[in-house]
Amino acid sequence: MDLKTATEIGKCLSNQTRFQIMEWLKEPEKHFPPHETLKHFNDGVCVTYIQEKAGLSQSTISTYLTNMEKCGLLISTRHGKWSYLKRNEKTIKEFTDFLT
Amino acid sequence: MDLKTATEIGKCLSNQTRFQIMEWLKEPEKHFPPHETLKHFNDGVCVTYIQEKAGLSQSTISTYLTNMEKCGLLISTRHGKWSYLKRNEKTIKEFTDFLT
DNA sequence: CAAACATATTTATAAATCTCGATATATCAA
DNA sequence: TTGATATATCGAGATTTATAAATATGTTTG
Repeated sequence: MDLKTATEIGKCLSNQTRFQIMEWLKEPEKHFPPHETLKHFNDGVCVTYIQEKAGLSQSTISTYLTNMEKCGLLISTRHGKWSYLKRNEKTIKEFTDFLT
Repeated sequence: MDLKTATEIGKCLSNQTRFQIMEWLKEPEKHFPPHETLKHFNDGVCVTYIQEKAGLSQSTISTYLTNMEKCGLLISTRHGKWSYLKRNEKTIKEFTDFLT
């Protein structure tokens, strides 16, 4: 992990809503309803569910999630019209290793 | 570790200079000269040395370090007119545990 | 194809942060 | 006590971020 990536991750973690999303996604089944089409959480949770739980606008959450993916905190997978987000444990570990 | 503290730490880690300071303080003897009075690094490094290495103004670095101490990333110890800063490994671990 | 739905991007304004110089405070040394 | 040194705090202008409404893009379904 290089310094620039690490600080980009720091930016994502500098806001309670974004940090909370990282926490929610540790246990998606505990914090989100099952999706209408995909009956599992293998690829995480769709944008709308995260947006509703966070209580911020669609555009704000979309921007958050895009940035969180760009710096490697999240992995995004498309299934039809839905984007699913899950934690990227590999990058998270690289980040904590770098800090430690 | 609560969410608020975690995001305060995130803010400190959202800037390359501040993150770099955390890295430098992993191995003070490798990145800083020995101090004129204290011949060891048990309490870390004085503000001036950090400021000179970072290349930002004294007031900026002082503010950085104060905030980094407030959120628990650093421990500050006074010896006479000098303040020494070192990493607070306990809080760092609580933070990485919280994220993981 | 057209309508409906999910997500992404653009644009704009308010709020927060960055960074510094100036100044204040604290401590040591003569 | 005075002057020098180290650090902290204040005030301000420049830059960045937060957040949303509007709009665009992509996908499914009738």
